[in-house]
Amino acid sequence: MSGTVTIGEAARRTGVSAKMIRWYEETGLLPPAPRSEAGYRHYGPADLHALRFIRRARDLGFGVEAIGELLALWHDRARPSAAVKALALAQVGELRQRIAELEGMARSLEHLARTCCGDGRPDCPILDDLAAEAAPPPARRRRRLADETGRIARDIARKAR
Amino acid sequence: MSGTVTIGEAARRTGVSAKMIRWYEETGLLPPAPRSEAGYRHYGPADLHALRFIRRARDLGFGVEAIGELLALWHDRARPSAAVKALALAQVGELRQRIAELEGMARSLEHLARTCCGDGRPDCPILDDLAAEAAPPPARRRRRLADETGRIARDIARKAR
DNA sequence: GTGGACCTTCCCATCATGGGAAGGTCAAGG
DNA sequence: CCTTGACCTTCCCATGATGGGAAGGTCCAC
Repeated sequence: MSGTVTIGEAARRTGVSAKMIRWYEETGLLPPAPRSEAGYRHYGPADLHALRFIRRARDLGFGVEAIGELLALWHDRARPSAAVKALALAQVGELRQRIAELEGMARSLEHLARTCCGDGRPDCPILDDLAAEAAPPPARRRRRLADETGRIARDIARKAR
Repeated sequence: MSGTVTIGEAARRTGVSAKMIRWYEETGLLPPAPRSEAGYRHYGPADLHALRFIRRARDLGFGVEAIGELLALWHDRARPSAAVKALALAQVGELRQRIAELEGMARSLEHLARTCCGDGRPDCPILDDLAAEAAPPPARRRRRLADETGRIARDIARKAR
């Protein structure tokens, strides 16, 4: 087992917690690690490399599903870069959408806060706004832009073969 | 029971789903609704008003805890508007922080995508970046800016009494 | 009196992450 | 050899806000 490390050491060296490493294995993002006789997982240099890859992707906001696709493309030496680019741009789109939502909230709140004098008196335009009778709203809808784009990325990879 | 509506009607009129109304009651954000003999919850105009208040706050990105504080301030006719403003500004701060995080991710990804030609060839700067050996990173830390600011808002409310 | 729309509670899933318990393993030092 | 402490294992539970669905009771209009 020379050249391999335990899960704790792998966590320290990659910035992915031991809990998450086990979880990635459990959910199939990573293949099961080889075990010592006592049942301890052991990780070699290639495994550490994959863990750092995952961590970097995670820091860029990719979800596990997308990370799985990225890993597959990484291991596929014949992948078309267009497939990777499609995933990246889909992720950018999702990020931009979430940013736009948050930006809208922040702007509304900033506007409200600007109109509130913020002293000891009870009059408060912020609460007045929250309590305003609004038109019966059509509820909110969301999600799953990524599913579609993941399919597109897979199509690109398939067509290129 | 005239003037009161069932949970489904309340959901329709306020844009808060029946599931969430029950959940708000269960977690103490709302007081238990009065029941009919058969156990059906019934909601009057004031309840609908509160539900719309919650929905509006939710749409501005407030968490349940903050919404609870806002509701308390709403019902406290002697509240200082400064307390409300503090909560609103804390929420703006949280939103701005999350926006900054997402913005950083989006910018990095956009840069990577720009350097990737995105054709049928396998060379891909995006994957190269993800796979790059990075300095052993100090892991991520987050959260709890709101706890602190919630305390500040409560301090303001207390001092004003 | 029946059908269908509605209500109730209870359980489960999400997504990525952490906390903690109970128990086994390993290495170093006495 | 034995203890100690650091480490590993699995298993369960929690998060926040939301939805899905099952099993069963209720209401109302026809």
